[in-house]
Amino acid sequence: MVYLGIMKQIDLTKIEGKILEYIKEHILITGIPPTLREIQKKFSYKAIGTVQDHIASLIRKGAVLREKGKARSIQPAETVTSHKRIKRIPILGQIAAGFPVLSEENIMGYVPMFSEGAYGKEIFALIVKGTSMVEAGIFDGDTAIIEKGPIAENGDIVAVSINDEVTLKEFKKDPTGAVNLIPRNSDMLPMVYSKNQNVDMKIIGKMVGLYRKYR
Amino acid sequence: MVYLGIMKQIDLTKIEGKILEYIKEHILITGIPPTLREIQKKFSYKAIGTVQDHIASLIRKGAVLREKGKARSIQPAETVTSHKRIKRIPILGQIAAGFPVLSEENIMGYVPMFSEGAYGKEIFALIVKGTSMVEAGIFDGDTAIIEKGPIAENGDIVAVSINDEVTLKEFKKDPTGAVNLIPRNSDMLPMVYSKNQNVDMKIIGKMVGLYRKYR
DNA sequence: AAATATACCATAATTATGTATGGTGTGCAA
DNA sequence: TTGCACACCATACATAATTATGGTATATTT
Repeated sequence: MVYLGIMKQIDLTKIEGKILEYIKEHILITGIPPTLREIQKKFSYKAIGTVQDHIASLIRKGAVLREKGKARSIQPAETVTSHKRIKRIPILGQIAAGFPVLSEENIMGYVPMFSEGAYGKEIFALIVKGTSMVEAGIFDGDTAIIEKGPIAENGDIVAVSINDEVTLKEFKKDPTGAVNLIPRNSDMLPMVYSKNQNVDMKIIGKMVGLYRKYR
Repeated sequence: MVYLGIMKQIDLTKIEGKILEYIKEHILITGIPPTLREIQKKFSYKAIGTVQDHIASLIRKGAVLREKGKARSIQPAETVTSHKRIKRIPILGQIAAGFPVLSEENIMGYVPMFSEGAYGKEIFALIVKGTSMVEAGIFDGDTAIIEKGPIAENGDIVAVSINDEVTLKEFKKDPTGAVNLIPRNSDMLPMVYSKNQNVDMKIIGKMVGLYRKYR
């Protein structure tokens, strides 16, 4: 049988589970963990000692971690150990639409993404326009997440700017050193740029993620 | 010309920029924002007033937000949720792989997503296995985000369980009332379920998002 | 019947953190 | 040369938050 009701962690009591949920929710919504008194208020406890007890128990059971004496240091164990944080990736424009300026002033929105160790790398997102990559499962309206940088390997999907137009293509360097930019659509032809050709072609970055929304 | 240097908040001074970087780094590593005194220590300031000044300036310039009186409430403006809340969607298993039990114990990870008003709806994610939806741009290894619920409209992509196997298909009800589950792969045949057929078929939910990671 | 876990209350002390006020010096533009 | 932005210092105080200690009551296990 298929169970889909989200099950509680086995070894926590009902109340401990609820407190853990609240801690997660608080971090999600406010960005910072709650204090003991905030938890106390949420559950209408008259004494703070009650919360102290529950937190102590959650720590004993390994469900949360805390640094002694530090304000707002209560955190769910999973989210701390995995070191995963959510980052908002700015959507800077539309790709393959001849967007001339991509800058902070043109931010159209944000995509949430885990920032896994990639701290410092510049990541942004672009809305895909057109059908040049349909056979790679990249559709019109999808959001492409791009890691900025001029380096690409064969097979990477890259965002390239050619004569002030930005497009998404598969990157391939052939034995002669020429760069092939391949659309993943049988109706379209690859573009080839040999080394000493005088075109303003530049790799903006490579695609590291895709996000699509239905309805 | 195409400018892609994600422009720094133009109006920050060098020191303010460094402090903002430290705040981000601290959040990334410890999970919580730093206190004024932690910033003071990091930059070896002899007076806390110095930090107060810089933070006040960062707030004035809109680079960080802070709640008055709250400990550790300094946060980079971009990562703070003003109206859109980021939710972590649990990945409960793999779809089209005959996964028998989907429960909290089987969580494989999380996908971050904006929960736009849909707070309270049960949303989860499944890793796509197989090629039955390639022509809809859903590939093997992609993460499908599913909103739980038994209702679907024609054209929706749904997660259905049939005899304890969960698969992803396009939903279509034909004039006779029979349910068509259509794989988006020309090599595969649609499944048709007429009203009074004795099969354990159940719609688990409909697909609301897709997430793909490259490399 | 005694020990243990759960779930709460009350109060005081301590330390962590934020707030307020008033300074110094330097460089740059009006 | 006056004013203003910038970068810093010193100190006192207020309040936010954690820590400590010692209770009550109930149900469950040994």
